[in-house]
Amino acid sequence: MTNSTIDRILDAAEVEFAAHGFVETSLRTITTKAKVNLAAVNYHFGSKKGLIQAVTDRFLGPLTQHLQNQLSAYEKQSVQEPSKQQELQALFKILAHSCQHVAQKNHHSLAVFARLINMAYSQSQGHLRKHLTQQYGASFLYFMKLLRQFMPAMTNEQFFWRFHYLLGTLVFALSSSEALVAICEREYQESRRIDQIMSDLVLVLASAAQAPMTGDQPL
Amino acid sequence: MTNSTIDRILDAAEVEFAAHGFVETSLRTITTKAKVNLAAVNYHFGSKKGLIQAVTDRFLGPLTQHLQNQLSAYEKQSVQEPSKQQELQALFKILAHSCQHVAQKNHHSLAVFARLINMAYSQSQGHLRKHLTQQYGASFLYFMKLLRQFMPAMTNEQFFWRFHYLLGTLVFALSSSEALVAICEREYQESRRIDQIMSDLVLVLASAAQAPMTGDQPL
DNA sequence: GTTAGTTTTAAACGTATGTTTAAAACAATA
DNA sequence: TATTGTTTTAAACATACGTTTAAAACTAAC
Repeated sequence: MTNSTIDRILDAAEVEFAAHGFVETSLRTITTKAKVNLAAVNYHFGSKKGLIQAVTDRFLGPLTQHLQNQLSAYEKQSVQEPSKQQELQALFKILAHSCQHVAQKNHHSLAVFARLINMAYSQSQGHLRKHLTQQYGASFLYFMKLLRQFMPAMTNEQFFWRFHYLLGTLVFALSSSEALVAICEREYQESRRIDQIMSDLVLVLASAAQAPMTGDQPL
Repeated sequence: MTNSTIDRILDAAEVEFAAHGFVETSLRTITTKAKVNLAAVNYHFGSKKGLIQAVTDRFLGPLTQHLQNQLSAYEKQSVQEPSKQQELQALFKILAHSCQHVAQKNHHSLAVFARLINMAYSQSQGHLRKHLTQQYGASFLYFMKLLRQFMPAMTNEQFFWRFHYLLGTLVFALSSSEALVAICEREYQESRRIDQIMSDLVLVLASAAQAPMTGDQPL
């Protein structure tokens, strides 16, 4: 049966979570928009936490799988002397592609995903981050490993920080993309599509990754 | 009288907001940690929203003032043919310095500030963003104006997006700095101070700002 | 010392939330 | 059709929250 109770809940939750965040969204608004009884969430997902997890799993599962496939295909392919800039761009392009590919059917899921990562990190005592790294850490470690190759001059610690700066750029851009698109349209009477944002981001990330290193001396 | 009720509330709120976010932090935990009666928040700040605003104003006021001073001093100083990289680094260094200067006495306020910006943007229906831009927008527009000079090849729209990518890098790094520092210490047995993070960020931002532009063709 | 204004306190209020319950409706099977 | 298991429903539950209230404690001026 298409559009079952479970799917309707997931769809509605995705939209509301993306628009108002997890804590600010009540189960009652979700179940109302999904035209489903309030108790359905607890019946099918156990709890609100379970629903949040289900929403993100529905997105992260396919994403990591697609990412892993693309990365291994990239690794297998033979390239003759490409520039570091090209390599980095290719890697980030794969990441962006994977995000877009999975978000194709449901546009909100990308924002939800980004918001989740955002929350997982900016909340210092987050079990969320643990769950994410436990469940999907392998794919991102794979990505980090490939990325690491093109940033060999750094120590592990330096790379760790640099990587998270890049992650932050991506996450913030995606999780606030809705707001930014709205502002931009109002300000410049020009709309920008998500794939334009993505292709722009790829260049920014590649350049940021190649930024010089400080001698770690204080400012 | 030092450490008055108001100050104790602000201090406690700052710590709790930084650690657990605004919605997740209750007035009861704040007033308990501040060793103050529950009703004190509503008496002195009117409401929880008023408290949040007070916490951020205490930080943003001095920050924007310091930023504005430094920027106008920078603008007045004569420089002979500096590189674009140097100019950009100088600008971002001023921004980082201003943040640090204000956060010197209270280390949590920087995280609170970053988290606030983060929330203001990633929450698409945020009155928060409106309040921030109304109150402190001038200083940041000043910063944007100076930054714009060194990114002349872009259209206004392109600059808008590029600017917000950079903002995202900074905001994410700061708002998740506590979590990242903790992870890094556990992982690499090496601690990193906030000024190291800042000086590293300056280089990343300067490089990201100079990233090439796409022809706006889709991915 | 009395008074007027301010601050603090303990208690209660109203509301919104996530969750549970138990009966009802439904679906599938024999 | 009778029976079993699953899903849906309406109602209630328990709790946590921001806020309000009214009395008490405190402070300062006269």
